[in-house]
Amino acid sequence: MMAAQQLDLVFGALADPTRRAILARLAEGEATVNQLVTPFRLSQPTISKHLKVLEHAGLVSRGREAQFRPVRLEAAPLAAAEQWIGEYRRFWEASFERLDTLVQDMKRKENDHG
Amino acid sequence: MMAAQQLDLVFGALADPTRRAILARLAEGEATVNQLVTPFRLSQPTISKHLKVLEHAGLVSRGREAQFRPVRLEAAPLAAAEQWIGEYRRFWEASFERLDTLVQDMKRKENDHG
DNA sequence: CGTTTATATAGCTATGTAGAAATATAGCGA
DNA sequence: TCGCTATATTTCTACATAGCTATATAAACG
Repeated sequence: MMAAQQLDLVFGALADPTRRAILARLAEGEATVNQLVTPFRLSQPTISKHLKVLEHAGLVSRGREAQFRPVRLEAAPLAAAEQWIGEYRRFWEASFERLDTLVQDMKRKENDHG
Repeated sequence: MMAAQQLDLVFGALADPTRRAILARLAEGEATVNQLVTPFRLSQPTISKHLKVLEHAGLVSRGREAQFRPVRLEAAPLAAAEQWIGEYRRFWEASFERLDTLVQDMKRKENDHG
């Protein structure tokens, strides 16, 4: 099992929309810091700080090519996060079933009254 | 799709080990606030504050029975969080494949040298 | 009623974080 | 070497959060 502290870092990193957007961008491939800066109206240091948080959580890794430090997605920690959440699947599936039942009931009543 | 802000709240709530432990406890069934306090060496107000965070994220709901405010797990937001993470599954599966390949390579070399 | 029990709120401290601007570092290219 | 580009670091402000103690509310109980 992943250390609890690692989950703290991963979920903490995912709690920010800018960082989630950075990961989404990286899903399309490696990017330089400036490529990550442009779409957001945020300063370069701010993006660098977000990258440090992501790196600390193990969600990105950095290369080194001349004066560029390309950023790559590292998805492995997401597997652990998904696994943690997955332990609760039966609960939300149960509630969706209840929702289904409710919807069916409503439809049936509609027909009864139609 | 879930609003981005909702994901902020859910991932933010999951980023704390006390809150994850509270959810784990609630997976075994409804609990009162004091029942949630005892296993943690934290004060009751501290737990109440964590419960407020969880409630704000939609991960728990509160009942009202006499002077008790029983806490129930609400797993639905976890489905959205899992779905968000699930978009990246192909990336971690890819890296596990690479790991597999690596392990197989190592085993093969071991045999070559044994 | 007053007392006890369960929970919430207020107020505080310490720490963390998101953002900015300014500056430093590092590599490339003329 | 000089200057340009890419990125990191520093320093600041504003705000959020985890924890505490003390106190307030609210319902049950005697």
